[in-house]
Amino acid sequence: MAGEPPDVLTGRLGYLLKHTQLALTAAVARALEPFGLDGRELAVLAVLAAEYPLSQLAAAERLGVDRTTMVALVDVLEDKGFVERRRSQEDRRKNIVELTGLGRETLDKAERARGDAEREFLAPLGKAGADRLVGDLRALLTADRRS
Amino acid sequence: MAGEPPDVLTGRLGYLLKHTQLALTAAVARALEPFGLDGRELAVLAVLAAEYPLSQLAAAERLGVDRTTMVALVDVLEDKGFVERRRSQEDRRKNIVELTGLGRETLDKAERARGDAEREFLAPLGKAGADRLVGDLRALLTADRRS
DNA sequence: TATTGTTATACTCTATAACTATA
DNA sequence: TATAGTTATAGAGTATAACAATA
Repeated sequence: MAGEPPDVLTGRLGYLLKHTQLALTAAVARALEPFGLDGRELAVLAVLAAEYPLSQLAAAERLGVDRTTMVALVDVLEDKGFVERRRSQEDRRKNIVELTGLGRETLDKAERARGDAEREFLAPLGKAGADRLVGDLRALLTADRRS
Repeated sequence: MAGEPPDVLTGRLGYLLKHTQLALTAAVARALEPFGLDGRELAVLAVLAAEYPLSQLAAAERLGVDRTTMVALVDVLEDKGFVERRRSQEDRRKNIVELTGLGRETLDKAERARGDAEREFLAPLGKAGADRLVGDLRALLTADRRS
């Protein structure tokens, strides 16, 4: 950003959300750089670790991305050695995507780094303010899904 | 989104910010549809109206976008009849971008519609909660710019 | 030489359509 | 016929490099 944004922009919720997200994405990317992945890829690993076994399509649904997007995402994570595809025995159309040992280790370390980065990002609000913000955002998303 | 996102995602600040922003962008786009522009284009009109005269480059700096991005943005707004380019007399390298009568009218009406849409989006938090969220986001952006 | 606007180009993220293999 | 994965392709949105006009 070149200089301070004018009030006519910082009074817009859309502007605030967009630029807050951009700033956080950059901060998290910096924190995750040593682990060789970004926040989006880490979220994929977290989803795969939380529920097992997941097919590519099931993982894509959890993440809210298209299955064609998931192909590229798994390609990258497989190239990096964090996951492996294997054909499901029960239904040979499905790829089960599972974490490798490296994937599991990286997930643990990177999740700690992400948590630290998020806490630092939210530090200006204080601990209570940070929890409040997260709660508010959750409430908005939940409300939106019902509408 | 296909179904509820799992807790492993809704506990991530990045996920919350991204999807809150997506939901708001969609809500604002719906509200602005009758006026023939989207939230980003409306923000350009608002910046141009707030400070006069602005060259393309100056407007781009206020908005935090590249000058090449600004070219396309002004092209679209000019095609829609909301703004006009004219050469600056003082410095003939510069395009002064000014609102047309239609641009000014549309800005007023669309800004009211945007405000209504944002208030409705934030309604689950109550008036006090909504103000608090906006204040928190402003605080985060200000803090981030200083780091 | 530097700045402003422009064009050409490319890169990221995402989705749609069509293909393959399996069911 | 329908589903899972894949590929090709295209559309936003954005940025970098190079050029013309002007300073």
